[in-house]
Amino acid sequence: MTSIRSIKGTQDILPDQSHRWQALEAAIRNTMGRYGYEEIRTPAFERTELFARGVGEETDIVSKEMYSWTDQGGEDLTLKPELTAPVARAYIQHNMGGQSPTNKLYYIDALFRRERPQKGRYRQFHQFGVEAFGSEHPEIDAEVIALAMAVFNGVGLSGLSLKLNSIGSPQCRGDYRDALRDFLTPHLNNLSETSQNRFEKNPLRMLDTKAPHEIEILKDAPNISDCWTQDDKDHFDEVCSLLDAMGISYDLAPNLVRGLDYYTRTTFEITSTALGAQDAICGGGRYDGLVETLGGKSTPGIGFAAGMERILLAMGDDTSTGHEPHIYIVGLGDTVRPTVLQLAESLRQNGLAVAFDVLRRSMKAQMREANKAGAKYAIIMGDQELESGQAEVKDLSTGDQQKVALDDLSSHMNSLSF
RNA sequence: GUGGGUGUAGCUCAGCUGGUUAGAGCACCUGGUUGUGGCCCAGGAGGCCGUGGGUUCAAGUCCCAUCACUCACCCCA
Repeated sequence: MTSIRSIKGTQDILPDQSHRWQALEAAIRNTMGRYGYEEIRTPAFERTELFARGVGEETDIVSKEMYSWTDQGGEDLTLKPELTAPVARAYIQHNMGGQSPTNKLYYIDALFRRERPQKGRYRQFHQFGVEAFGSEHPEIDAEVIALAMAVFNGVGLSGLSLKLNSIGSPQCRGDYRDALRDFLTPHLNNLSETSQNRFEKNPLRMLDTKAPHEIEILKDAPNISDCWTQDDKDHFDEVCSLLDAMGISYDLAPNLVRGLDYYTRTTFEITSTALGAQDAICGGGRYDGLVETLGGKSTPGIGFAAGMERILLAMGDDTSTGHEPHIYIVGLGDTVRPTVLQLAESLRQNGLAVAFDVLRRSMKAQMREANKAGAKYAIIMGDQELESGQAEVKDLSTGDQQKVALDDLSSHMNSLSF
């Protein structure tokens, strides 16, 4: 009988790692609270159509990476591969815009994409992110970017770089698409098959190419900023100056076009030098057309998503072991067992972390365990202690040991410092 | 979907040009202390050498296939 393994690209988060996740999640929630963002949770799966419409049929996500199936009732469903579309769907469905002119939402969630796994890329992975609806003004762009940086700085990430661009309004994108096509038409025969494909369907994404000879060709390509409307330019300039005012440094990245269809104007990406080929820990931008595309009232919005696995990778290993018991109760013999349990329970109810042996092992083994677990104190309970009414309390860091009356034990332990 | 790398103990890895009982360190367990941890010492447990086939007197070692893991491409968090 062969044992069953986890699915490729998924991973178990064992206790030696889960405390790191908890710390990251706590830092995220803390920062979100200070910036005034509230959590939203959406279902693990949605109608496939939501992503087809919201993300775009021609995107890699929709065209080849979704886990989709038809359920027993004949509905086409998909495990969510990204969260902006589901959050926008919930925003529309619950008329959140009607109850408040702006909504600042965040999430921490698991996503699913069927790609070949590699360092920093998994088939089930986790993102935190925000979606801010209702304002088209640059100050929300700047706040969202500042928020992302605040989380990363808060968990001690360094070696980050923020890349910033604007892909303009839809009108600008149309103009630029034409300009880019005109420029590239003479070079068409020198382009790769995928680039030729994109030439037809989504010319902006050709800027993403990593093929050296294509990068060479694109060096002289028109810049999207050439097609900005005056409003686009004003908007982008103000985002930049607000970031300047907050002391957040960034690099202009004229070729940064996000892959998903819904983006407009501001786009940004944060990369870390601590990662491998998949070095983006955060990507986001403005999506002023998305809500309307999904059937809601025209509503501006901006958000980002950040990869938690990548953040944890970039943070590197820390050596803290998580939760260590304050006290380890060493029980000797059968008769003290009720006393050990009763004592542990009462100390725990007083807020202390208490552990005891459940394998009926020798005293030596129990002491070793107390040490290994990182307990600050050991309480030794045997027949002698039961009879005399005094337990031995040992400070495991100094080795000092003293007798404490059982009646006073609880208050005594509470008075110690941990 | 495509390419590279790697599969030997729970973990990190040795195992030379095929040669007889497959090793180390760490971790784990027991003892050295009739009821006292860390350090030290002694001992122990733990391997169909990823799987299947082939070559050979002989395969962890060579060949083929297959699977898994991993890194990278495409693309993204």
